[in-house]
Amino acid sequence: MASAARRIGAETSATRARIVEATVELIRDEGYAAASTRRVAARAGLKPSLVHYYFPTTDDLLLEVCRQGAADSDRMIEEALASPDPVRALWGFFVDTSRTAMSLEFMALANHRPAVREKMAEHSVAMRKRQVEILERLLGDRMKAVEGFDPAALAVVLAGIGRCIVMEKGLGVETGHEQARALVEGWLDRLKL
Amino acid sequence: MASAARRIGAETSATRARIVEATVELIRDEGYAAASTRRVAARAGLKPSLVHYYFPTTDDLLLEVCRQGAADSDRMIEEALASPDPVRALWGFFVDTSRTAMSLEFMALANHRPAVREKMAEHSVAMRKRQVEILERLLGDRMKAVEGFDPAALAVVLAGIGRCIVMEKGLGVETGHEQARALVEGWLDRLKL
Amino acid sequence: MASAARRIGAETSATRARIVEATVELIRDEGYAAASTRRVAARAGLKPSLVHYYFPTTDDLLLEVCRQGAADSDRMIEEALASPDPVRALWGFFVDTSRTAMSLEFMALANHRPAVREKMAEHSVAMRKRQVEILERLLGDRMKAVEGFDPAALAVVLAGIGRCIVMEKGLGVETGHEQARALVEGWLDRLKL
Amino acid sequence: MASAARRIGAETSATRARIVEATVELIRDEGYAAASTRRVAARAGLKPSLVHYYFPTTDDLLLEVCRQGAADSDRMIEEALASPDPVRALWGFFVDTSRTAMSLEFMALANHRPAVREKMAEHSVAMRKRQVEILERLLGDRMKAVEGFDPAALAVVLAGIGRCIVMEKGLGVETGHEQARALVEGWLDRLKL
DNA sequence: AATGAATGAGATTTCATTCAT
DNA sequence: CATGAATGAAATCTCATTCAT
Repeated sequence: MASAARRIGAETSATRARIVEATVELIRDEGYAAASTRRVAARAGLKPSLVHYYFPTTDDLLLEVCRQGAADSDRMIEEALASPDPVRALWGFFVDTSRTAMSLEFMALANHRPAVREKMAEHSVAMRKRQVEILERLLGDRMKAVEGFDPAALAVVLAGIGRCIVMEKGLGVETGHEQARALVEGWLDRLKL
Repeated sequence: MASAARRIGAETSATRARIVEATVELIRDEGYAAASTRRVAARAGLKPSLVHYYFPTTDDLLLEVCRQGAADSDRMIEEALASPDPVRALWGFFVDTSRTAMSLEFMALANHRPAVREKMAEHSVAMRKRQVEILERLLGDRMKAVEGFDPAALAVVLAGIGRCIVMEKGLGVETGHEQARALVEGWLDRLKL
Repeated sequence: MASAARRIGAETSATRARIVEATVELIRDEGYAAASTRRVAARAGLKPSLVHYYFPTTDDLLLEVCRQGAADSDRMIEEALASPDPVRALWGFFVDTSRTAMSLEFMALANHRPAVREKMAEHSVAMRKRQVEILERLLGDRMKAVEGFDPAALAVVLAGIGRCIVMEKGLGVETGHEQARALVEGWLDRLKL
Repeated sequence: MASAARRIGAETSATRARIVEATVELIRDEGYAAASTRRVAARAGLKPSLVHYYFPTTDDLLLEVCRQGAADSDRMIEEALASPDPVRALWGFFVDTSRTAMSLEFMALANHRPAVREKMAEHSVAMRKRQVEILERLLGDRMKAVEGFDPAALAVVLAGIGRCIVMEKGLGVETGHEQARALVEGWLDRLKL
């Protein structure tokens, strides 16, 4: 709404896309701290000033990456929720290493960038709400009956355990992961009937 | 005879302690990226060079903070596991905001600092093992009977859900937290009998 | 298409040239250790950051100076070898104080900078080869006949004695120089016939 | 004469010797620029302050190393000049890699340290004089007769060619060395008869 | 005889950003 | 649409030296 006037580089531009892509790669490979104007430019094979031409401030760039990441997540979640076994697909989404690692980077980044924090918070809430809404429709009262779960709790539980597994794996730690996965799979089995 | 020239600042030193303390505060308040020589020195009311006198490299400083944080965690976990209701106390440990937020900062930091990563990985494994060991002794077969849980899974589940709640709270997101907490409390109740 | 982002400062730039020139002066006057970003900038009347704009690393700057010095040497040697009395001109080249002093600085520098070492080594070999080649063509068998010399030996001898004289002169030592010069002049006389 | 009051650490001290030795090693291995208080202390397994205790300033330390190096050279030269084939032994001295490399380091250092420069100059003159003196006595007029050489010129020639060979070898360059060595050996053969 | 503490200076490098063209 | 030039700030680290004990 407000930002239309600020963005100088055309919305649709191969160069612009290349910059965003380079930023994503850098964050994925070396962490968000590596996403500096210079490094991004180098990775994209462009001059640093060109990055600033498209994204006047670093916040602008990071927000754009964040926005695209959020859109990707949304798309993946919709796909998951529309699949034959939505709950299991959701679980798959949360233990997807590359995507979740990226999302963790952005959570760390949110600590230092108010703009990113705001975007992340807003998106997290929306995502969670959407999940709860669908889970509610899909599973109804069956949940309580089976496990004492309810849709909201299930959403948090899957996200929490999934992220924990991914985060620790990134650290090289896997103790207890197998058992935790088995436990979750058990729940999913029972929820499916 | 003398091991000489290894660590320059004495282990026991008010100044040294002040530096570590200032670093912890900075990381807690502004994220690990704020832990620069200058900022730490300013916060501790010291000259930047003095920080380097005690901690020749930034890695040295961060590792020391990491080490102390790990020691604190160990102490808290032992306390929890020795309490009248160990499982609930463990859960309390995982949803303790300030401590877990700090631990998440270090996990993010681990991405950029191999030395920190190694320490974190090592400590995570040890911590998890210790928890599983105690949970096993405390709960025995009761677990399987009640919930299909087993000690290792329980340790991962509590850590994952706890961290998720703390992380999201830091972001200002609380959707579903109440329900998730209730769910966990329900498990803990049943495990206690 | 564009090779992009490699060298940031344009090849042709008054500022760039000024930086290189200032560096050469500093090294000539105070030794290579004086060639720090700050000093160079001060000498060139520029801000330190600008030096890093044109030469991202100190190696880049020193290599450029080294490269220009090598090019100068090449030019001078070609001139010498094309002169009416090439061998004597070559000898003149080796006892040219300012140039040889500079070259000695770079040899010292080569000890600490692999990049410089490589460049120096490469250039030394090429220079020596070129000299030998020309001396061979110019003097042919006359050498052996006269002195037991051969082109390669002559090149080393002239370089060695020349550098020794320049180096010691820089130290304020001149003992034996006159006699050594006379000896070399004698050789050159006999080689000329 | 003057310096007695300045030196605080005892002249005869294992620690003092260890410091000097560590400095020599550092210069030999990494160049004179590596000979900082800290590095020396680390190499010697001592605390930095102890280095300053024995050598109040860096100049004091470097001068001491320079002095010992000069004394070593003197001893070696005397040995050479007293040997059955003094001229050839002298030549051996000049192409001795480790010693000459060290001496070249000190010549580079002399550019930055007036105190070292003075000492080096003084010692160079004395050394050259001594060589000339002995060569004169040993070879007398035979020199002129044979090669047009004279003792002073011979001293410079051997030093220059020897140092050139060592310096270039340090750079990885050896083009023409063999021929130059053969040439010198030829001279030495003829001087011996 | 030795050492811990402290400090000011400076080296190297990276960064985000601005501006003029 | 794009870029070269420039800059101030800051991060990390090393150094020589002083001082009090």
